[in-house]
Amino acid sequence: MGKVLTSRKENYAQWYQDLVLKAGLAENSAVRGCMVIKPYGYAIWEKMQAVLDGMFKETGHSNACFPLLIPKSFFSKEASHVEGFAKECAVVTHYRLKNAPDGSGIIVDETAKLEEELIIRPTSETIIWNTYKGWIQSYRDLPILINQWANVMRWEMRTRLFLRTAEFLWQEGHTAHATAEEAMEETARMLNVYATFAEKYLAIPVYTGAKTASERFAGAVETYCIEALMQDGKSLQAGTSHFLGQNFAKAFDVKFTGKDGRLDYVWATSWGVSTRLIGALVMAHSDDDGLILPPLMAPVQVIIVPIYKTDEQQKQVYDAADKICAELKAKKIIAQVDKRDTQTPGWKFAEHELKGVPVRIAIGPRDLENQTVEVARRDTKEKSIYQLTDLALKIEHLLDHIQDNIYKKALNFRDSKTASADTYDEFKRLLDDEGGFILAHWDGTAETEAKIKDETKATIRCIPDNARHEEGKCIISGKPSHRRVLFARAY
RNA sequence: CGGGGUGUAGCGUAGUCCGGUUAUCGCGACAGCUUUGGGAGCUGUAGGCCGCAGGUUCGAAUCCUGCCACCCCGACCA
Repeated sequence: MGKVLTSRKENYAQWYQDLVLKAGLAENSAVRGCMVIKPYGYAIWEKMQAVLDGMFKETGHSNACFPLLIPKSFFSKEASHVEGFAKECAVVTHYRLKNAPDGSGIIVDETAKLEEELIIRPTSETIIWNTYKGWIQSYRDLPILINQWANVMRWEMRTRLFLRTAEFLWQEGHTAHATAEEAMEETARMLNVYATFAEKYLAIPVYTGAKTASERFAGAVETYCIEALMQDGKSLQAGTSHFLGQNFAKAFDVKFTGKDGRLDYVWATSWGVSTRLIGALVMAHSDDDGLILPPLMAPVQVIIVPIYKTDEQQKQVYDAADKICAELKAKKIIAQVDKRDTQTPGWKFAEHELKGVPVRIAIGPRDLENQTVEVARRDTKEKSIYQLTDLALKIEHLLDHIQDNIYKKALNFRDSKTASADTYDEFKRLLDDEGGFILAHWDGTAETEAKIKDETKATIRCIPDNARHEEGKCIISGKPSHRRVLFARAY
């Protein structure tokens, strides 16, 4: 079998790069830092969107769409927000092109300069809160629970397909509430939606928790996150949910009259996940032969490969394959018969493995005689012979089992790569020898956090939600600490 | 944005140091025949602004300058 991927062991970053390209998920475009998401990659994104959108609706949210362009003045109203994003904003300054007088091509028409420059949204808090101002007068107008599916742009210096691109697709929820408690509940609720989505659908176990001040979203009072472990032992922030307090309400002067007749600023949240989740999905599960997709995220769940020699056999095998396909579809299983007569079965096997199709059914003349099919699962590479009786039902169960198995494998890996360190030496040893997550005591200061980051490249991924109260001493300063925080090297 | 690396056919590459007819090889593509239960075999064919733009030279993939893109390491970040 021809090897098309660099092995993970040889070069993990190269393996990831190869896989994204070879599996047809995405490729680089003519524009620096911007990728083309190809049909197969976009199909995965659509599956993510469909599930998440359902969960957002289920929790009372509606979709809307706000402008791509944001007046520069809006952006600067929230001080820490502008500070956080200013360095990576693309700016629109003109609105017309013209032919160069010397015929050298097309140039910007300097006479068409915008009075106020516009920035391409890196996130939409400002334009949305400017809008909400007009929508909110009374507590009766609250809460506002809105999500938008959009593209955003952050002018990143260093990009990687899906993990960090200058333009990316995401959803951003923006909610407005009458009380801090309600907004905090919303923040927690949506973090929980993300955690559930990651574990149930992406089959990726996540740690949830609060970010430290230095890792907080620009403009947030508190940022919560889900952190997932990749196979190389590095952590990936897979989703964030922010309690914005009254920061944006104050910046955009959004007040409401309460039941008691008092005027107060509105409380806010925002939360988002992006196409980065596709990168997480790839790096969490896949192997040296290609993608391993959990069935719930697979654009094709079952691929049926017919095998035949003669025309007569082809007809019989196709008939049988079509029948199986129809039975699977009747159970809402996404199945396809690969009828390309330009490729050999072996070629198709390798191709579908590369693309991570969870289950392959091979059917040939031998199977027709025996009333069987060969069933191969992508996650374990196991092959077995199944009787045709109740095949669709058995495949349905198999898909459930695969989904479960992929999650358990990732969970075992994550747990085996989560360790505790009580001294800085042990911390550094674990980080270099094992990678993964390290739970350690921290004195709560930004200085200690920065020192550890400078010396080891590890950052505090979060202060875990479920952290037990535990007396200890900071591994750096020796000062008292009441609970362990989660460290890792991260993407 | 700093340091390092790479750019030759759809993909992977030889050639670059030391300039010299027609740019190497493999995969892939296309055609035909034989094949089809793990990326099939044989024969033949097509496919190149050697990243882009200048320059040096009788002559540039090769030397020089500038630019662009990608990869790795840093700083920054979902």
